[in-house]
Amino acid sequence: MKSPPRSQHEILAEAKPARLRLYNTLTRRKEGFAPIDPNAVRLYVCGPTVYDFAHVGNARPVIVFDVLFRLLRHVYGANHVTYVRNITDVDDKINARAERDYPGLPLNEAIAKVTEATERQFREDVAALGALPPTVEPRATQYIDTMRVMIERLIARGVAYVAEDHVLFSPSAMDALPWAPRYGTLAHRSLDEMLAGARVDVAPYKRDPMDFVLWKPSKPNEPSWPSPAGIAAPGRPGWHIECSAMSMATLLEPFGGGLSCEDPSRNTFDIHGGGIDLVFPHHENEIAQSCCAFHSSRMANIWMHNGFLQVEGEKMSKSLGNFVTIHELLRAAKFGGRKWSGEALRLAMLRTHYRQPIDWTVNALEEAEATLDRWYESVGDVEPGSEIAPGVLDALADDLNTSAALSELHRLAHPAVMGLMTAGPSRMGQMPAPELLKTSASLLGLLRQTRSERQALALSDAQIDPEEIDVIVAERSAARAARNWPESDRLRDELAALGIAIRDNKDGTTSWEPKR
RNA sequence: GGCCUCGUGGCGGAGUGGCUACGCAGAGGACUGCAAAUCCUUGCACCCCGGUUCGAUUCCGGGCGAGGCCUCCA
Repeated sequence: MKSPPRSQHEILAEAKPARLRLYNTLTRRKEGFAPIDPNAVRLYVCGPTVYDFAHVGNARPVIVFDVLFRLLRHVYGANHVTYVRNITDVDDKINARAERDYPGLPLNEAIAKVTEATERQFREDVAALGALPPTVEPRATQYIDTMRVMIERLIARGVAYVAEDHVLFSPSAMDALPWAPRYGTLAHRSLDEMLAGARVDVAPYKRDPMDFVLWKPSKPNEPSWPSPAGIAAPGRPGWHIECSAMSMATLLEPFGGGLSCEDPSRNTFDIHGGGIDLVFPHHENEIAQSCCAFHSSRMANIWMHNGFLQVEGEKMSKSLGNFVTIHELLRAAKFGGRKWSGEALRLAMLRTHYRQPIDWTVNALEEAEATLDRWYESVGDVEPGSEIAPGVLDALADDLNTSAALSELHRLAHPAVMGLMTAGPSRMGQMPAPELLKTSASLLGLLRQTRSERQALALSDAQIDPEEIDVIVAERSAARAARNWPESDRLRDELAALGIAIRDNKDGTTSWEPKR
């Protein structure tokens, strides 16, 4: 009955070679994606700074790049993709948080409490969103030595300097390094333009307003590490250097590049991602640091940025009181009077193309849960197979067009298609429709449970006792058999009040399930 | 002030130089004791003004409007 298993490469080749096209912020165009080494595709995404609960805005890159990770694994093989998402655990916001929450504790202990708790919560949240764990999750504090060596090299190369125990990177000095890209390449701005637009007070120790901090001194109680050569006082790294160091250590060194390698061709990885707000200055500065330190003209070939998120039409901020954390969404009935599944949040996010701005609304979650109900009903408890519907693959291969991919899933889930295809293979695919839907959806990280699991979860969330429901349903069936309509309707209302929807046909009640 | 993105039907949201997105909601029908669920059918669009074109929602220019970045931020 089942077609023999085929390799992902075979499937892809048959389904017209869906060459992966990705929008590159560097060139502002969609480009065909060609990995440097198809056996080692390398992706880096800026992860959280662990000082507070992750909010729905943080969920967007997690979900978007998880879909990319799944797609890359599908195309190049699960063992041929390295996805790095860092955890920034040294940052002034963390220090402030630690002082506020644990006033009695020594700062270092307080910081450890904050970062450990936040990181644990983050892992729980992203797991609930159905995100695969990244291949590597480096923590910044594990790479301080690397950062220091990098900084010393940047000083030696003349693009960084020491001033008042700080080390500053000097973008204008990059011109002296023939291989280095022009500063502003990613943001598409010239230094002059940036200067003209700058409206910040410039720290007195900066030679130039555009210079940014690589290293700064720590007060006695603040976290500190030995400083780069030339600075006696201990200090801590600036923000931008962390990602340069971690991406180098995880995506260049293990593949033959890195600090000790002067071969420029080995010091580029494939894709770097993050939120669009990171384009400048964070990613621009990463490029400057990495290219100058590792003798490369390109830190990453493709730069991908997800659009921003608003909440019910407004910018999310604590002052507006519309701050939505993933944690609350999944566990508290704070939004729309109920708990939501991480899967619904994922689906609601994927309705919109990742580069578009997105408006997060409760209504979108309601629609997403309803859609998931219908899809789960279609797939039942089937196991996923190996075949992805060509339309879904094509859509995702075109710069992660998740909207179009979801449209294909709707098509697959259509009863007519379901009916046709359960009879056997059809032109829409080799596998029966439920399996095809399930497997295709899994590329988007959707429909990972079985229908039974989803229902059991809904019952336990709503604290419903199935046996109690069965009794009422039986009573109602008896009333209907006796043509006692008032009693029958009363019992139906009673069930509705318990959060149960029933399904009838002319022969009686066929099923019941928790209302969503 | 500088840089950038966006403007599609009641709502959400893809896409395209000439033909259906898709989903939700709405309307009509089937089914039902009545409903719900489900199925069938169906109405509704491309911000404004110019230009290019046989033809533009799609390309170009201008306008208006919304949003983002330049400062911590996904």
